[in-house]
Amino acid sequence: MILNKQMEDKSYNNNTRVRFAPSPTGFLHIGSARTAFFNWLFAQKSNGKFILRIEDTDIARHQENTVNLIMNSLKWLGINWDEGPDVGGDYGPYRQSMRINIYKEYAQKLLNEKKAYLCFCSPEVLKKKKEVALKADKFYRYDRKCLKLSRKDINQNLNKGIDYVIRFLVPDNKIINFNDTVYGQISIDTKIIEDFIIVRSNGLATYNYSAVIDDILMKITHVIRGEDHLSNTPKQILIYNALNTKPPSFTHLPMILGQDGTKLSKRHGSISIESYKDEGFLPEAVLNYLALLGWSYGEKTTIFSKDDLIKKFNLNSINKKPAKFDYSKLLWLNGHYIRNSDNEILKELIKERMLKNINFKSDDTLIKSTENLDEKLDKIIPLIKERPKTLQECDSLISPFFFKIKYSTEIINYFKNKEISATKILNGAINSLSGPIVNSEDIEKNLRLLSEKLDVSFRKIAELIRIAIWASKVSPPLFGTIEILGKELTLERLKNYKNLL
RNA sequence: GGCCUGUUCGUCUAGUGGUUAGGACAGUAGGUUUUCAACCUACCAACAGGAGUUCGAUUCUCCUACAGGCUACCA
Repeated sequence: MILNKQMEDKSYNNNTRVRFAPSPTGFLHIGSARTAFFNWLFAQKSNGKFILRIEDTDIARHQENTVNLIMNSLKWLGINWDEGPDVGGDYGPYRQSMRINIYKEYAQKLLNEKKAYLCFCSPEVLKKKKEVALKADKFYRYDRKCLKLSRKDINQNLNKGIDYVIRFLVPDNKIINFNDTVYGQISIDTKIIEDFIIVRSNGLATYNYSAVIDDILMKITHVIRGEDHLSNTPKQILIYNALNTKPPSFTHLPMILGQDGTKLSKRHGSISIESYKDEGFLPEAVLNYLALLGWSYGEKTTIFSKDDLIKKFNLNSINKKPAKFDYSKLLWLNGHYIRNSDNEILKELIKERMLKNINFKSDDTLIKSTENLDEKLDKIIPLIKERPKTLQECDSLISPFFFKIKYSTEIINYFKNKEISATKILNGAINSLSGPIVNSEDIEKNLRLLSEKLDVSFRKIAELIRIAIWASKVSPPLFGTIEILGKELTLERLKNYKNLL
């Protein structure tokens, strides 16, 4: 075991270069975030470089603003890159749309070496051939019609201006072997791989080709990506071979699925990192949860800080089984991280959300005093921090301190048919809270006295006061709440509620 | 259709040729408590199925089933 670890540590060296290569078709997907994170962790652990590359070869699908969206989400998670479109680096540019000529150059090289050829077959014709084959339950693969074209035919076609693509010539009768860190030894016979297109008729490279060119030129040593790319790997290895370069090490990560076992998508709930941020998740919790999907350490550890993960993370202990995304475990983890957050940090996060969501100047449901927001939050946060699972829940736990409360009909009628005399208790409470009160201990003492005096259980009294001052059956600890609310506001709410009865 | 990959409690996972198959989340019950949480205790709950190898298989092999991926001028 120890020996293993040492051997493995040897393979880490600071020449390690990994990359995260998202396609900017939308926000940062939770599954992509894990891929990015595992790459990042491996780079940190190896003292290597983490590269961000934008795979925007498909102009039709890519949207410019999503590049920033993705970068912002990565930054929010604390996943920083050593080289990338914004920070540059020695192997740029880091956007495929800016590397078109590079792909062309290498395609020409392959063409010259007869490792690739021009194909003039139209997509319509090919589609038809494919349909026919599939209908007959036959295996389909491109028939290499254009490989047989003579120089003369080719020139004629070119002169006529017929659209063409460049296809990679897949060698016959070869077995591609590679060793995946997670899935082990994989062998594929080239007879099932067709001569795939590497440059489209519009001159742009396709994924399986451009990714390899970039990985070669960017000196990527370890490719860590989703399991959906496992089947693409043999094709890519073919290109490494054709260019006489050594393929990197491959690690494919098991997929993240929705609760029903299908691909994680919008109907399963939030899938973008952005929405987790908005819902009030902490990046630490999200990363911790993501790390637990497909990877584990030892037998009993679940909570990992980022530093822990850098120390303990290990590609060899990634498992093969696809994982279903469990929102409730993430919630639990987030609650854990909120509870254990530093109060100052929590305050800043909460403040940021408050300031973003409300307009203090014009909101007329606001209670006058927000000028000493910091001071108030300093008191409120220790009172509530054990409760919320998200920052969003913090917002609502805190809001009655700052906003006017509204009694629902359920709350107004709550004591209607109960045997206690709400009015009497409220009067008593108003009375006993009107005296000199310093802190929550005094408040509790006075209310316990009231309980004795009226011969009503303390629980009942607390319930009634809670409902009166919070318009809810649930509140932060009552006495602390009253203390922070202040005598004036507390009495006002008690009276208001009494008048509604 | 072809090829690749996978299958341990509901979920994430640990683990082994002989274990009462361990932990965490969720769930249930109880305790604590001014409510809700938090916290503590207990409970619930799994080796997909079938052959084979073996004294013995959850563990090794094969088959089946199911699931996922690839099979695009998407990435």
